[in-house]
Amino acid sequence: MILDIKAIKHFDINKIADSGQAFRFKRLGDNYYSVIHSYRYLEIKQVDSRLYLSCNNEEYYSAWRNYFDFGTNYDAIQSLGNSFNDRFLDDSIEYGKGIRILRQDFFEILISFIISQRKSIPAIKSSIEKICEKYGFFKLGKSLDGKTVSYYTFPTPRILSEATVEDLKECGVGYRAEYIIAAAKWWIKYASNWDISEIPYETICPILINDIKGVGIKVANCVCLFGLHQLKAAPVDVWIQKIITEEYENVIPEWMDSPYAGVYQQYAFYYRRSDEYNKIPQGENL
DNA sequence: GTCCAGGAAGGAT
DNA sequence: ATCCTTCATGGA
Repeated sequence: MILDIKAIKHFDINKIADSGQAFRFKRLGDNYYSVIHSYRYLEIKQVDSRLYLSCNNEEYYSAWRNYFDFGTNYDAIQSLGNSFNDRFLDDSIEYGKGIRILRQDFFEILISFIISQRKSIPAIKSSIEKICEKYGFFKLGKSLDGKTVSYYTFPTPRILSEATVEDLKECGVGYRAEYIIAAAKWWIKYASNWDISEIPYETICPILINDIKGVGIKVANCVCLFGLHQLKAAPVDVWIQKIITEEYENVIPEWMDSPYAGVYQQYAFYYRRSDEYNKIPQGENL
């Protein structure tokens, strides 16, 4: 199907795929990606304000519309951000415009960010892909031009909970293997009985940190932001820490403790890592 | 080869 | 409570 998102404005598939919040986007061409969410496969190509999607209408309205968070008004979130009169935040918002906080699967995010510690984004993607190939379900989907493509779903908690440390280590997760298995068991024992999306941030964040080995304050906030869409959750990683020290003289800025702190952090994270921010002075790098 | 990555655990102070 | 060391692996 073809979707006109002129009214939404805030959507840039390149920025979303490169924003470090989702690890199963695969670049297929210019403004053209595939992504796997739950048991579904989607190809998406953006040409200005038009989206070419490999799914049909029914699948869009039942799954992908929610996944891309099209129900949230990012105009309002950005305007509120601009009201802080903060130069760095304003620059981040402008540069990161088009990023959205995807509504991803809680369990997949939990495991993905347990893997993420002390790993580069390409290495995280590679480990997750190996886990999906080893433990996920093999499925067939459709490409944009109607061809059949194969993919693997992210494994269920049950299957991961029954994996062995030895087998899991073949996916390049190292010492995190036992964390992953324990987290899967935790999910089955506790989280599957809760309506986890109804639990407030202040309650769920400490539970994640205290109950799951391998989850500290940063990963817990990533899980809240990306896995539960708690937009106030503010993950402080090495890049955000650099921003705090370099831009704010080690004083936490006001916007990092606001209802949409997670969205602003995502803009700031994307901006701080960008070539635009890390400009190499012309003529001095030869 | 060598450096470091969207950190956290475990122990010492 | 706050510091210090160690952790397994791959991508650049």
